Amino acid sequence: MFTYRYPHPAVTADCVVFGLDEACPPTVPDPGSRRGSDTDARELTVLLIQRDLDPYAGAWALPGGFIRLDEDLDAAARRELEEETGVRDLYLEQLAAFGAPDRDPRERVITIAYLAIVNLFEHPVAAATDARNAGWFALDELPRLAFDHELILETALARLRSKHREEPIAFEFLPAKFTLRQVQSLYEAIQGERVDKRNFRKKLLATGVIIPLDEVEMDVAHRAAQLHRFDRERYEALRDEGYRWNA
Amino acid sequence: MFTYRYPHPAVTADCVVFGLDEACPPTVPDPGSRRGSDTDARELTVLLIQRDLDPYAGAWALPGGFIRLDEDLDAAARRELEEETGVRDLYLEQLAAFGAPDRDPRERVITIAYLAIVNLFEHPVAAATDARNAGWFALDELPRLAFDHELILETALARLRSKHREEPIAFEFLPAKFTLRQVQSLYEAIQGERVDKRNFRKKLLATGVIIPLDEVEMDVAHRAAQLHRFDRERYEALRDEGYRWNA
DNA sequence: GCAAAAGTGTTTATGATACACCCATGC
DNA sequence: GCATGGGTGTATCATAAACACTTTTGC
Repeated sequence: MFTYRYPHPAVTADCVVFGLDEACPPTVPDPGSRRGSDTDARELTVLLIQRDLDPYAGAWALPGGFIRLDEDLDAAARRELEEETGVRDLYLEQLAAFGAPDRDPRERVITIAYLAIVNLFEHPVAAATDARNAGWFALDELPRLAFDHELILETALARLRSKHREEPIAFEFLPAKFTLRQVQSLYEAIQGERVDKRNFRKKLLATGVIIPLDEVEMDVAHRAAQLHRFDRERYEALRDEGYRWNA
Repeated sequence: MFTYRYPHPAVTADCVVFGLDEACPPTVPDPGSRRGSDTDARELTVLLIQRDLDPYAGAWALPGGFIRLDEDLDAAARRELEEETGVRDLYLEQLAAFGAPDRDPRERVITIAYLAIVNLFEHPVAAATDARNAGWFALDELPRLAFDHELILETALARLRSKHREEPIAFEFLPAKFTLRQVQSLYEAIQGERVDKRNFRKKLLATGVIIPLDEVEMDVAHRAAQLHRFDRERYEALRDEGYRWNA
């Protein structure tokens, strides 16, 4: 038992983990798969877990849990995420604290929410997740969520969109070598609107941080696209000189 | 005494309150004041309190304190701010949670930090603050701060600048009726660089949300400037249609 | 040869920047 | 009348937007 002179709230770290579905237009062979790829509309997805225990037993919720007293907030977020879903090594940034007094029926619980992005191309094992009771949901097919997790998720989505306009966060979703088409589909998935291919490519290449490689994608049923990489060092150098990414 | 089955951290809400110095080029008479106003360089300032108690007794710190168990996070921030400084009725938004395990020597303390802006034109009484031990500091004349409050302050300043580029947050510092010169000085104070007067005014008026009034400022020792107001409703309507403020 | 997606340029419109002088007022 | 800040316009440049066809590859 732990005793204090003043009342203390419980504090959790919860994660809103975004991924992309249709995650396998592979840069490595993938024989036998029969993706029609007639449409390349990718979709943002979110990682949820199904709760075992009350409150909200059986309901879906954001992965997360109580922080330990000797642990940093983001370490707690990563630890809980891995324990509950098996997902690790991903982009993670703090989103906001949620602390309405009655948001948990058990006791006062303050949640530090994190926004995370998992690269399902390079961690395909994560796509399934280790956990029986975890799953990916498209944003327009979400189940009802426990606690105020719908509010947290909406906040995370708004932040993802806003952040995406100001920083090249899109590449967190993509493999190290990607096609411009993938970038464009991702932009369209995040912003929810289509863009002109020629203008998009022109602007992207004009930044100078997207480097064309002497390689093309493999095993596609049509002309193979050239691969590119994101030059993060160069981007950060430019940014520190005052350059502003704008998508 | 309060007892729990698992350890709980303490949680505080602390505020980084920004203001503007040289706060009295008045829209109402101010006889007897002898402001040279030879320069109109305004400066961002921050509201700090001097701690009575250990740890860090005597050091300056951000105003704030422990949240109550039945109180919303932002309500706690407002309450503590008013208790400690007398400042109320101000713009307030959540900044981030700070929770390094050893940031407070007493026990594990997680701080939900808030970014606040006080309008010293319309709440001039707040300029002094009710509290003996509170004071405004220019950003380049800060004392050493308690805990990790320097980190929090830096984070707040970065957020203020970034937010200022994306939303018309500047008007939180200004009175309902302001001159374009005031807006420009404020922009320069926040962004730390000078801008061209003609281009600035052109762009500001082109937004359609800055409305010229049939009034001029009073009691200035030179030609009086026209007053304007910010049409917040119109701004919000435009924004909801997809318009993006950009400073 | 056909289906599917890759790749490519020009024109136009819009917004950003650079730049200097006269005006109104208080003293 | 002079000092102080208020107020104004145009030309240039850079970026964004609109727009459609040819090429490559696998089947």
